[in-house]
Parts: sequence; structure tokens; C-alpha cells
Amino acid sequence: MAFSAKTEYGLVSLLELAAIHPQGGVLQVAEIAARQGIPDRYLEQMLTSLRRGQILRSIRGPRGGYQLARPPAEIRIAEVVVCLEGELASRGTAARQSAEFEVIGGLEGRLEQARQAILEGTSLQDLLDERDQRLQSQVMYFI
Amino acid sequence: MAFSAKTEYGLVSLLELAAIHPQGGVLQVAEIAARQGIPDRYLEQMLTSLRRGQILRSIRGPRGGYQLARPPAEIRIAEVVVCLEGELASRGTAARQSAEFEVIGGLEGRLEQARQAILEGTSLQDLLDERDQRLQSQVMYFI
DNA sequence: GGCATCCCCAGCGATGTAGTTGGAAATACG
DNA sequence: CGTATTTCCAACTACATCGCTGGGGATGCC
Repeated sequence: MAFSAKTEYGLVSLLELAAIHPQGGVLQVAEIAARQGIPDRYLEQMLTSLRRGQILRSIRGPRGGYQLARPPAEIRIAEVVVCLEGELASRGTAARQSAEFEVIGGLEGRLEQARQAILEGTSLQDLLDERDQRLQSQVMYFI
Repeated sequence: MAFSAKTEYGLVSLLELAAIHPQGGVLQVAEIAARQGIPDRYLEQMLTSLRRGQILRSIRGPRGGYQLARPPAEIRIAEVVVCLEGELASRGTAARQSAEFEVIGGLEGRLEQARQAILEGTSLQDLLDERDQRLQSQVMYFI
């Protein structure tokens, strides 16, 4: 798959929070984990990363939980992925110095650029819309 | 990086072989490895994969080596990558059944589709042209 | 104070990646 | 024929990462 479990779990959680954002919605780790079938102690770590990345805000104590730090339209998926994938600073390997390696490096650059374009061009709101549409058509079939 | 070392090494080797293909060129593992600074016993495995994938042909015994099984224009990079990355059949994870996971899955699909489009749309000849152009401009600077 | 909830960080098993090694089979060449 | 050269096959190691679990600690509502 294109994403690690970390990233998938984080994005799914953000989607859940985005869905109730207009109501200023707050969800607890355990709630999200139960609904999505994710180990809660693991999910905790992703939400912590997202908080450190200023994407989530947390509320401690009883009746606490997490909520989006910004409206979904202002959260780019690229940002989320960087935050969850751990950056892996200078993931680029020490480029070997031959014309052949440079050409391959160029191809890799184009691949990552294409990926980045999609991730930058998609906001959490876009995914939320997609989700709502999906749920909508499920209801249609149901009737 | 977008590629594993395996894939990079394999592609670099293919580039070297493509460069001398019009002369029906043959190179030995040790030659390529030395020129590119790759451990030769490791590179051996990549070239074996490429042979099994019908991308290379091998000649055994003294004065043996490897050569392209087809002209570079007929070798798509997508094919090479599949061959080297080991396929990892059904790399796709067991998709969780929630609207949120489905939406994320959709995004992953678009990412992989974009990647695939580039890899399908690039032939070994394309990379070879890029290499030659790069070498050409190096000479320019040299003068 | 007590309980619910987030916070931090350490560790663990499975898997994958990069590379090494040992030897068997084919074949050109003298 | 014999030997050196080269590919072929398959196992093995070292290390990192991934997905996940666990133990406490901090905070804050009641």
C-alpha cells in the first residue's frame, strides 16, 4: 500500500474528527479506536504526533479528547503525511556520482513530485466530501 | 527514496547495457559493479531477477555476461520495477470496512495510479536519451 | 481524593532490506 | 581433457523499521 498503517490510522481519525468539526466535535482515542477497529494504545501515538504537528488539539482529563486545530479545508494531506511518516529527514540516499545514477535519481524525483502534487492538492475537506458522498450513495442503495 | 537499492542497481545496470545495445553489447556483473561502485555478488541477484523476467539474456562461461533481451524502446520501466521489487503479490492490505478507510484507500489508489502512469510511460530508451543528453552537456562545460 | 483521560517512552516480535558467502553448473580456451 | 572464468542457486547474517504492547506520570473534572 501507499501508506503505512500509522498514516492510514491517522487519516481515518482525522476524517472522523472532520465529520463533526462544525459542532466543534471532540472524540477520545478509545472511541475512534473502537469504531475503526484499531488498537487504541497504538492510535494514541499517531494522535500525539498530529498534536505536535499542530493539526490536532487535545483536551486532558475526564470528558477530554482530541479535536481539529483548524477547519478541514485548511489541512492539507501532505502536511498530515509528513507529520505521521516521521519526516525521515534527508530520506534521500547519498546519490552515487555517475550519469546513470543521476538519471535514475531524476526519475525518482519525478515520481515523488507527482505524489507530492496529489497530497498537496488534497485537503481533509476534500476527503470528507468524498466520504459523505459515499455514505449518501450507500443510503440510496438501501432504499 | 522512491526506489529500493535493488531497483536502483538494476536500473543503472540496464542503462549501461542499453548504452551499448546497438553493438549487441555484453557486460559482466563484475564490470558493471566496479564501474558503479556496487557490491558485485549483490548485483548478481538483481541481474538474475531481470533474466528471469525476460528483460536480460545471459551468457555463461568465460567471455560471458549479460545483454538486453529486447531493444531499450521496448522495455518499460514499470516492468523492470515489478521484476526487481519482487511483486509482493497483493501488497494491498486487507481493507478495513468503514467509509473512512475506503476513502483513504481511494486516495492511495490515485497515488499508485499516478506512479504507475509515470513508470508505464517511461521506457529504458527514454532514460538512455536523458543520460546521453546529460553526458553531452558535461562535455560542453568541459570545453 | 478518585477516576478518567491524555502524555511520554521503553521494549518486543515479526518482517524486510542490504549485503555476504559457499559452492554447483556451464563453457571458452589452451 | 583440464582449467579458469563466469553465471546460477540458495542459504545466511546484521540491522533497521513496523506494528503493537506496557508501565507509569501529568492533568483536570467531579
